Amino acid sequence: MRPRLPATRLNPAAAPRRAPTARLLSTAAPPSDARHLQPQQQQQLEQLIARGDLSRARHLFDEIPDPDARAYNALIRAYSWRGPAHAAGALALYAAMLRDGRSPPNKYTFPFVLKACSALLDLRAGRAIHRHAARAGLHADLFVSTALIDLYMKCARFRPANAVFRAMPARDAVAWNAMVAGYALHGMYGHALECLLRMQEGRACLRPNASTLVALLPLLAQQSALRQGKSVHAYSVRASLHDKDGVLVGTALLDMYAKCGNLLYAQRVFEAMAVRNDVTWSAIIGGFVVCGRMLEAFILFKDMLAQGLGFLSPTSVASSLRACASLADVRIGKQLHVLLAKSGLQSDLTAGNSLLSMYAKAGLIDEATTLFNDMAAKDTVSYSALVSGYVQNGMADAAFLVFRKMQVCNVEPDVATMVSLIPACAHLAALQHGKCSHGSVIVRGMAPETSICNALIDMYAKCGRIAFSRQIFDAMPSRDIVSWNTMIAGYGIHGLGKEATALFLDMKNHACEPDGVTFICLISACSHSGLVTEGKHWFHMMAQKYGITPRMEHYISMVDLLARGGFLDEAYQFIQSMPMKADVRVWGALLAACRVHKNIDLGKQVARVIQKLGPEGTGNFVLLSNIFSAAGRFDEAAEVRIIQKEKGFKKSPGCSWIEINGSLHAFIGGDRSHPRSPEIYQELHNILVDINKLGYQADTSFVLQDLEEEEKEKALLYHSEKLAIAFGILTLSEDKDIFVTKNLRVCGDCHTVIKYMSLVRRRDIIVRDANRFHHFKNGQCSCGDFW
DNA sequence: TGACACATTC
Repeated sequence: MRPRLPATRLNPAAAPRRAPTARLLSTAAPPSDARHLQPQQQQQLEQLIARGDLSRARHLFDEIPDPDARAYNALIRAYSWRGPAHAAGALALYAAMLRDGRSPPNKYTFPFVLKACSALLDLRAGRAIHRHAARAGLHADLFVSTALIDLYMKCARFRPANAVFRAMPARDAVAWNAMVAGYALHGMYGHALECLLRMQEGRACLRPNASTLVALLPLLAQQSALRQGKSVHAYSVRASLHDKDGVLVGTALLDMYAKCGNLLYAQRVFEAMAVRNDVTWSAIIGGFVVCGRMLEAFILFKDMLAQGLGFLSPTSVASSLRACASLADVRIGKQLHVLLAKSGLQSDLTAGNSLLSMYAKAGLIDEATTLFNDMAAKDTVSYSALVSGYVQNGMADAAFLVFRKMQVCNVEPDVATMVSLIPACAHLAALQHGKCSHGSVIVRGMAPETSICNALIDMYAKCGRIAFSRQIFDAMPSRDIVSWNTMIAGYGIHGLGKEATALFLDMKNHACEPDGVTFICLISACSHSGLVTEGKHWFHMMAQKYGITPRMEHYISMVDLLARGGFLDEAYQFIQSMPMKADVRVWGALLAACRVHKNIDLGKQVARVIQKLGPEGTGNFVLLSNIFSAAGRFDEAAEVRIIQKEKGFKKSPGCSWIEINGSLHAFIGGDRSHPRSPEIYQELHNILVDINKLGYQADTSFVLQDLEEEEKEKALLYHSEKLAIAFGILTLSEDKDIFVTKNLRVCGDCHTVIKYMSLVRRRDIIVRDANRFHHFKNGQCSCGDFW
């Protein structure tokens, strides 16, 4: 019950001189049907709303003992204009209005509550309100119908939207615009254009106005339809169409130009605008970021700040943070963090997410985690940013934990989440996790998405199921260049060079032009299959026939191809003939081959070059030290390891893992932490006895340290891949393949022993090392001993 | 009474 009515309303005679107007009105109308507020209360309410002081307006409203429809409408309207954050308030007020029952919603109520439903994408509430409006006989009202169309279109319910549109007795430009904008929102180019033409024809005969263009331009931007965009621009000039001060049309135009890659025009429109607001600034800064011109984006951002903080918005900061992430400039990123904190924008979800993503991409994963934990509200983007951060920083298991947490917290993953998560399965070669992710992708209807399929192709290839990869590739509704490249690379790591080549040749049947990456994948596929002649052929064709200038990555692949194939001198010559200075990675490829082919002399020579260049990363230090060890020069090997330590490069310890019934078991060399270690070591010992009988001898040149021969043999025997395989032999039934993943390249002695293991234990053993797959069967390996 | 431009995760 509401508080008692003031005495003046019920008893006019009691206070005749104090509020004559109010008394007159309240006595003139019976309180049950046509009730009115005291005019000053209504006026005060509207003033507070106009000032944007919603909380005081609400307070005042709650004080009103007997609010009428006008008061309800004013507040509902104010809430519905404040976006999703306040839309729920509008719906709650509408519900109160219905409960109250004394002032039923009228034709001024419905458009605003429907707008609130649109903001929340609340289709259920929207349908209910549609029924209420129909009961009140107002569903064909111009404003109500337009709001209904807007709601149904935003929720992608095209049929009901069309039904409402057709049932309208008369339509104005706003109604037509709702249709155009709805189709534009969902990227339905054809439908939007058809609507646009129909509104100008025949009986309707309405000219597009500024709002039509503002709805249409983002669609053209999304389609990169520069030509149509230009003609819209021309039309707006010819028809001198612009909104009040030209901000909306101007902003939409410059955004369209930027997204179509025409920054010059975007800048011209920006310069010519008489009035700019925060959205305008965001659009121009974002435009430079989208076109990859990060430094200029920063300059614009500074220009904006130079005019005060008035234009600063979460959106412009978000774009700038993306620029920081892409330039890997944490210093500026941290400055932006401070700016956000100072200006009170840090609580904004978009800004917070950008900040989180910037830290994650920069590898500052602890900062990202802290920020994530401190965020008051988290959405799908927040979780996805963290998942992707963990995966990019090699913390695949942590990424799965975040994904689990996401599900516990009822946050729905989207395409971006899954595209980040699936590579984590690939990284761990966790087939069960991968299949699970594949399942959830199907359930959520994301399976036809190109980016999802690309991730799945890569995942199945890296988990050893190249046939699954191909199935997904063949079933894709549409493929992009990444799909082709991923599939070719998948064949490559499986040593299926012929299949890779066949797929490459098939590209032109599907009107798909190879790019630089295609050739990297193709040449390295040839390299893994020992197809040296073919690889050389494609390298030459790349420049001659396809006009692609080789990059450093192509030279790396070529050196790898030649050297791995045993043509070490030719590889050396090839490096000498390069038009650019070979970097460490090129020499590293040659060094790795020197080790495989045991060419100590050339190895030493290459090692000197690498030392001069400064061996970046861990790989070359390890190789260098291995070369010296293999030559018996342990002092020098030790020296390299000391330098490596001094420079702060940690050699990641060799680690192998195997997935049994969906759980991962990881081993490092000499590891005894596994609960079944005694059995594992016993099994390894038994295997050693068996294979010694077949003539196996440990190749101790693969041991790094200067140990006694017998010690070396032990060090070799307990390499992580051998432990993982022995565990697999013990736990998996005989019909199952043993699938082991190693973070580094498999060592030569292990390679020999695993061949023997496949023979004496009659098991198919698949090892995925850092470079490729090895399928061991009947004492043979699919890599043909070149890896 | 009504529409409408910018942005974060891949």
